[in-house]
Amino acid sequence: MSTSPIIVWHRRDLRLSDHPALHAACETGRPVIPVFIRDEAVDALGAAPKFRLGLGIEHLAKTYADAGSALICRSGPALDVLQALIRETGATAVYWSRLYDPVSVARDTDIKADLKTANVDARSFGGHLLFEPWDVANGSGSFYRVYSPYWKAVMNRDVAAPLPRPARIAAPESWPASEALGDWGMASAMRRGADIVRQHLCVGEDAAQERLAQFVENRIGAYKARRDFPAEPATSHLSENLTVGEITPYQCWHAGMRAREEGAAGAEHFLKEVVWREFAYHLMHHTPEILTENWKPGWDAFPWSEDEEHPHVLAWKQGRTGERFVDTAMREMYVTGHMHNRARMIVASYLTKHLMTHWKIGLAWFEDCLIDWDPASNAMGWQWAAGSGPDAAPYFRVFNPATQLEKFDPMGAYQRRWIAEGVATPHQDAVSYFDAIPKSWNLSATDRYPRPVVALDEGRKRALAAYEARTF
DNA sequence: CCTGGAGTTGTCCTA
DNA sequence: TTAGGACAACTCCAG
Repeated sequence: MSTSPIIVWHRRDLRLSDHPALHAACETGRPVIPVFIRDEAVDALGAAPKFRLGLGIEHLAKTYADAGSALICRSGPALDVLQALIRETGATAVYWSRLYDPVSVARDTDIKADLKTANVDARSFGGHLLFEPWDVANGSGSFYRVYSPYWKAVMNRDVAAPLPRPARIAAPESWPASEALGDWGMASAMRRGADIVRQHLCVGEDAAQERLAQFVENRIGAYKARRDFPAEPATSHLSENLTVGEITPYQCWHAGMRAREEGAAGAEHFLKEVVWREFAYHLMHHTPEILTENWKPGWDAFPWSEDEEHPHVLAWKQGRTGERFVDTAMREMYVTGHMHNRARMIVASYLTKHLMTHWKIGLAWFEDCLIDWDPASNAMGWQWAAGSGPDAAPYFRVFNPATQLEKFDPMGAYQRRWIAEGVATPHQDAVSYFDAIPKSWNLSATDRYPRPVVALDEGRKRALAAYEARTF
């Protein structure tokens, strides 16, 4: 019986509880060597996601230390690092949690093959998703392209109960060397904004569990009714933790199910949102081109602007379009790394329709700014808003940001929190925006609030006319 | 193979 | 002031 160490390779699973790979490793009783590898994929992350990942790794390292273990941090191509660790420690197994984006899949497939060739027991486990993307199929044996039937297909499935945190994580006789996480510069691309964004974050699995508990205790009942009002603390904000795996969809699912059984009115909607994330992964697995190409190829002919330097694009990024809902939301994202779901739809509709700008430009900016960035959800959301995606909004559904503001921010609380210009005593968060943005933007809270860069009716008409004139 | 209902999130105009 | 219908046509999906 082997007593050699098992390497547990962490990626976007920064937790000890409900972790099938770690659980399986600990069950063997063999020494466990947890490792995080800063490889090309990590270096390629956007500024905010990379910053957030760094905070999560730091926290995970503390959690392991508290448990009498240690997280080993190394840089380099993942296979090289794993092979080096195997040589140094005598490990004969590497366990990890599966990822589903095409870059990770290609890397992990190669690594698994190479390790197996070297007689290393390389195993991937679930944990990131409730339903493996290939385990959900419609009556024709194909993947789902529409959400509602997908939901119907999975809503009554048994979902495994979350696994406990391992009672004991056996340490190796000696620990391999670890790099200092502080040397990795995970926050460097954030420049001025890091300290400000940090104040709005909720890092680590214990904090995530507490967040879920609070949501179920206080908010889930009113979730359906209140979730569309961005000024209200109605949503769970768990996307931040889900994307780095500080909490699992299993834990969310079972908490939501318990609330539903206890009669919480909004619980089913919460469960549906958890499953939207699953659906995004389902789509990304079956059609990975959703990340980079129009999912409906006919949209290739649509006359979107791809000029990233256009003044309208800059105004959109800066929250200076003159449309208060759009500007409010863009600033919320810059300062907190988060944007309310309804606001995401509105800023995306505005960019792709009123400003006739390609969704790829918006997708890339979100990828740089969102603390809860997720490859599958981001791509699905942008293509949905643009009209080019699966299950997309009908072309005539063009959000009017002014109407939306009246409907969903009737008291003006959302915009007051984020817009300082023209306000005698602006909200602290509205002022902090100007401390977070690059100085090169040359913006000040005492500037005049801008006029709309496009008239809403003209922008709408132009987008609809472009669609009418389509050749696809 | 055919049939028919349905499709996350809206807006605008008219009566 | 407000409620209802138009706004396209198509694909998806289950039966």
